[in-house]
Amino acid sequence: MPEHSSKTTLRLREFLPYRLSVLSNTVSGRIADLYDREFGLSVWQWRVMAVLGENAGITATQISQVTAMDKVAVSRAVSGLIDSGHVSRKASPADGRRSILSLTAKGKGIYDKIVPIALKAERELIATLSPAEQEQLAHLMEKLARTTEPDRPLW
Amino acid sequence: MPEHSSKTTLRLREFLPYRLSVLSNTVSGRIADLYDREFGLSVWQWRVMAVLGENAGITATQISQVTAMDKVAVSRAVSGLIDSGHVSRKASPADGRRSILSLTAKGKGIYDKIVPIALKAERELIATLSPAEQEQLAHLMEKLARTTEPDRPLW
DNA sequence: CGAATATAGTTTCATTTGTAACTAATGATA
DNA sequence: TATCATTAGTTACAAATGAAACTATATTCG
Repeated sequence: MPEHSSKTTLRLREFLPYRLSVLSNTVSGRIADLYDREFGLSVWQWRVMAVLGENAGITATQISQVTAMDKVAVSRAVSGLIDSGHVSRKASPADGRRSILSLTAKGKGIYDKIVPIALKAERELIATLSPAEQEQLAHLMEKLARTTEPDRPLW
Repeated sequence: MPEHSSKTTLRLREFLPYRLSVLSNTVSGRIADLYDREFGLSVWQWRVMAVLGENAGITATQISQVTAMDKVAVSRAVSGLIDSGHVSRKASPADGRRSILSLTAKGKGIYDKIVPIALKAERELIATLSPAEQEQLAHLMEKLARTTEPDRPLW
């Protein structure tokens, strides 16, 4: 039985922030390769598309809130996506500062292709976990996420 | 009871790679602040110091393997740490290409100060998890890490 | 209404990061 | 031993990122 005592030495390999960072980087790296190689999309561009795929007609600021990207990153991703014809922008009739963003037909086509690929990658990542462990993982991630950003808008 | 069926739609907020990335970034961001504000260290410099604190007298390549940093990042971090007097370098007698790296007295002093701070931050991060959940987390992280990098040296 | 303030989004500039090329030393082999 | 190939680490250049300043529109409040 492990004693319930606090650690006093630090082993990098067991240090949660480090492990999270390494894991996240390898996972994101793989997925980024996937999007990039087949579709020429950056991770951020893909995130924007993912949000627009779920929610057509939202604004850059809303995307920023949902994706935890800062507004500069959203702006850059969107402008790239407009250049490549995946996203269209029209002015908001209600507020001239805002743009209403949507996937174009082309963008929707790619979205529909990527979604199953992304889901498959996710399934492969967690394939070695038992169903119970998969639920644990989801639960723990949610708890940790709540701990780290209690003020995040959930819309 | 949840059906055991594969998802066919993608919700970004439930997509593991995305969640991992956001969580890792917020956690790392906070810790980076900590190191930076009080000690002027970047995350990578701190990682190098952490490894040297555990293992004096190793080489840059070994650090690179242990920390999952690429060699350029290690090189940059080390050169910064040498400039700031936290790390010392001497040529390897066995192999002229290698450098033997160690913490200086100053570096060791800072290391000893940071370790408890880092451990405290880690404890706070997982404070909302029950002991059982904390063990689950460690277990799951390890399993996922093994899945993503089966060829990683563990020394 | 009109000045002051706030918000949406973009642009600019400095810093960081990644990739590739490079130098220096070692190891392998003909 | 002379050549070729590897390895350790650094440097140089290009691309990505973040912070701050900026433009344009909306909102607030006297």
